[in-house]
Amino acid sequence: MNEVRTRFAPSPTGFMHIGNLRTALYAYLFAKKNQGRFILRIEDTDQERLVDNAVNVIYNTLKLAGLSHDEGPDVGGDHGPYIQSERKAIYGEYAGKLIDSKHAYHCFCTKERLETLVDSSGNRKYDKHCLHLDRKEIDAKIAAGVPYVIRQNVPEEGTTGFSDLVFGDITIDNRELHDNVLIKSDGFPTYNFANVVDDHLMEISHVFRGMEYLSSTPNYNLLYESFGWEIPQYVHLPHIMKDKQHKLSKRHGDANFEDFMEKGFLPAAILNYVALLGWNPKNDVEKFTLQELIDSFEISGISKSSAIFDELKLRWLNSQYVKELPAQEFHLSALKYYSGIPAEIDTVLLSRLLQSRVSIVSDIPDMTGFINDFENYDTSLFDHRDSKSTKETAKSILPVIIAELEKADVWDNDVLFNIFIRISEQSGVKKKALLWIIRVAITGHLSTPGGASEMCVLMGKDLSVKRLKYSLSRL
RNA sequence: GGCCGGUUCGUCUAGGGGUUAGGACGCAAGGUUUUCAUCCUUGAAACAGGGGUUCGAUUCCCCUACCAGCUACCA
Repeated sequence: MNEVRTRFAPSPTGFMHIGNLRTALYAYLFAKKNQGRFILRIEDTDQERLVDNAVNVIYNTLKLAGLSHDEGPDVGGDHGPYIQSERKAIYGEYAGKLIDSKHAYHCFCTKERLETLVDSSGNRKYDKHCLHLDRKEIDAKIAAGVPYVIRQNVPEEGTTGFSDLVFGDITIDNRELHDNVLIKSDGFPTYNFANVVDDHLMEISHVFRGMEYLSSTPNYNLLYESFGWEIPQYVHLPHIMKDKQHKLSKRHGDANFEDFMEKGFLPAAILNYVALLGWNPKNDVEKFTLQELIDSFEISGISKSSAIFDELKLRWLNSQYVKELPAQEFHLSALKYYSGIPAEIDTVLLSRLLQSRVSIVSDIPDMTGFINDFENYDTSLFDHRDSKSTKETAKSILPVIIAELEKADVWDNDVLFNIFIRISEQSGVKKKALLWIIRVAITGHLSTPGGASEMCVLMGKDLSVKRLKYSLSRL
């Protein structure tokens, strides 16, 4: 069996779409699983859609995701160049071969003529009008500078079948096939041509791509046959959807990798989640490192139906990764959300409290709001049924708490907690109610990244006492 | 419109001629916990519809519906 070679072939048209990332991931996993090579090829044949810097976005994303390619424009390889715009002459040469063997032909039809070919239902199929031009006419038109394209000459009868590793065998009537443009009038190849030539020349064994190419695959097979080339294995992938009707689209700004990174999701979590959209490992495991994904990846686990992207589940998965982060690493990534926090707050302690409580780091501002936003809280927070706390209890017990805390000379969690327990026992105020009151009186928030004593330690003695007094004054 | 593909809890999915149709997220309830979160337990929640084939169909076949894709000098 030949070496497994897969490729990721994005167009540099902007950000890295999540669907594209998954395609890259599957191609990478399959290559690595089979000791093969993963190749990056840039498909920039549409000169009108090029976006500055988009190639760098692709490099960066692959790097962040940990999908390192063995060959590509930046790392080289034996099958270059890996940027299609640098391969223009190659496509011209191969198109020439197809013309010689009558599998392709020059077409000089104008846009206006093409318009006349539209049928009643709005479809247009080229009528092979230029197929029968003779050599002299063609040469004359070319010499005269008449713009032309090169079209594939598909058979008018029979059927063309292909086999897909996900979707199985599919056969299409050749009458459904169009004489696709292979070389555009600007001399650049279309995707339809370039992908066939490049996949062959780069010795790609397995072609991973979105299922939108399913319908044009017969055309590609015909091309391979015209050249006498071996046809690669196809692995068409179902789409990732935003909802039942809509594919994940770049327009919403929430569908690309960079945005998720920006929101604070971990690349490993994004990759892990995306791997599970449309593929399953045939067991109940949901958390995978990249290496574990490589080890368990099987094409037979890829599903045929599209999947809706669920950010909530991604959040859950991300929280699993956050919990496992080394404390320093979490602290480092949390740091950028601490800008408004006063210097006297121990942010290392804060990070420790937050780590087990956030799903993504960008949750931090919400969870630390109590640090700067305290005074205007609603005092009805003291009324809490589950902990049996009431405003009245708060009013009567707060002075005791304040007095005890002012006396405290050691300010750590255990000491404070024991003081609270003692107050509870002596006053008859239930532990749960007491702790609720203290926590609310110090933070003014319903939800905080820790319990009463932890919040006291975090805020420090002076601030804690000051806040308790302030809270008492409002009751 | 034509062609191609798809359809299991709200979502991601397992399964497959006879199952209490399994798991995960989310949701609900209870428990542990120093609030919240974590963690644990429990619960509600699905085979698109109709015809066949069969002793038996969610599973196989056909039709319909619905969804998506293609039908470009975009990829």
